[in-house]
Amino acid sequence: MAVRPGRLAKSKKEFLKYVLFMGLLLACAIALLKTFEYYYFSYKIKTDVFIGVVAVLFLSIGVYLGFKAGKKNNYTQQPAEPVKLPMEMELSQREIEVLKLIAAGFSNQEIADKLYLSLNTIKTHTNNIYSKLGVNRRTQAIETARNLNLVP
Amino acid sequence: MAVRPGRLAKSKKEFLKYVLFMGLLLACAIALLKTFEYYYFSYKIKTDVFIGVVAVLFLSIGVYLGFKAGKKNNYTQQPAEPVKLPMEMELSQREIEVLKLIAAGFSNQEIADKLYLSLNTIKTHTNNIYSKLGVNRRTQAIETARNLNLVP
DNA sequence: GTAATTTTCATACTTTCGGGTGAATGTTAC
DNA sequence: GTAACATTCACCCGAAAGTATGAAAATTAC
Repeated sequence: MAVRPGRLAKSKKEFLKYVLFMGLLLACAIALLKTFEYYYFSYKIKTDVFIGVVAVLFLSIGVYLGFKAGKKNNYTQQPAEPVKLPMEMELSQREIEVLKLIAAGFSNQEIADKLYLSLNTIKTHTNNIYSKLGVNRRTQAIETARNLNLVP
Repeated sequence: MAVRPGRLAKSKKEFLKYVLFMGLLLACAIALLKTFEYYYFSYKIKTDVFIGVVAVLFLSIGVYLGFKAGKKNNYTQQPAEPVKLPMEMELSQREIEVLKLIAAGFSNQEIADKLYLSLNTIKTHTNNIYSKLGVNRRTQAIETARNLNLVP
């Protein structure tokens, strides 16, 4: 039942479960309400009491829902897909070297200095890395490389 | 200055204030209720409508309170690990949220879209994160955050 | 030696980031 | 009420990163 803020649910199955649960809860609430309404008209319960019960009931529901929504964690980030080497594109020696330095947080210029190469060369390597990994940003490359165990 | 878990058990004085506030809120709600009740009897509003208004009103109050309460304890709930914190600079709720999205490989614009915020706001957050972590690039922030177990 | 690949470097251009400053609002602590 | 902080948003500017295309050495494989 871990509902995420980004989307409403992780999967269709979970979403269905969520909707079903909410529907059931609503149904219960309405049933309770109607029951009370019945007693209200049948036994002349005091209006104050009736309204109070309704108020408390919905206040409780609201607190419950709101609490859950607020607590709902900020684990919003990743698609969290169990990736498995989707491409046969293997990285070359140099590319792996550069990739590790990228993951270590170095800039292209720093990598160039470290490897005694031109900045343009590093840019070429990084772009080739991105192409092979199917990404277009270095942060994505880090994530993908981690999932593929290319970097620690 | 992360989330102060103490709202419910900080000090007696504060607790009293809290109770007082809640009492006042309840009083307001009841006053509103009574007003409605008056109109109810005076103008013969349909019972269903009346009950509906009451329900929605208290549901809203409940959701608001519950959401606030739920968000509060977000911080304390998970790790319970007294890991090293190298600097007293703690990241705020929002900053941690942004940091996780950064580590997941999203661009600032994508993060802004995801959180329904302005790009400028995200930039402010990211710069604050870098300052607090003592870095000056997002890739470095990812590395540092991972070492501090701020992100998986 | 030729072909394929890797590695290297270049230019040009666009987009994104990072850094600085300022500011309005809302919440919380005291 | 005041102080401190969190959150939001804006503008500017320069640096870094990303995109595209081309091409010259070096390496390896046949």
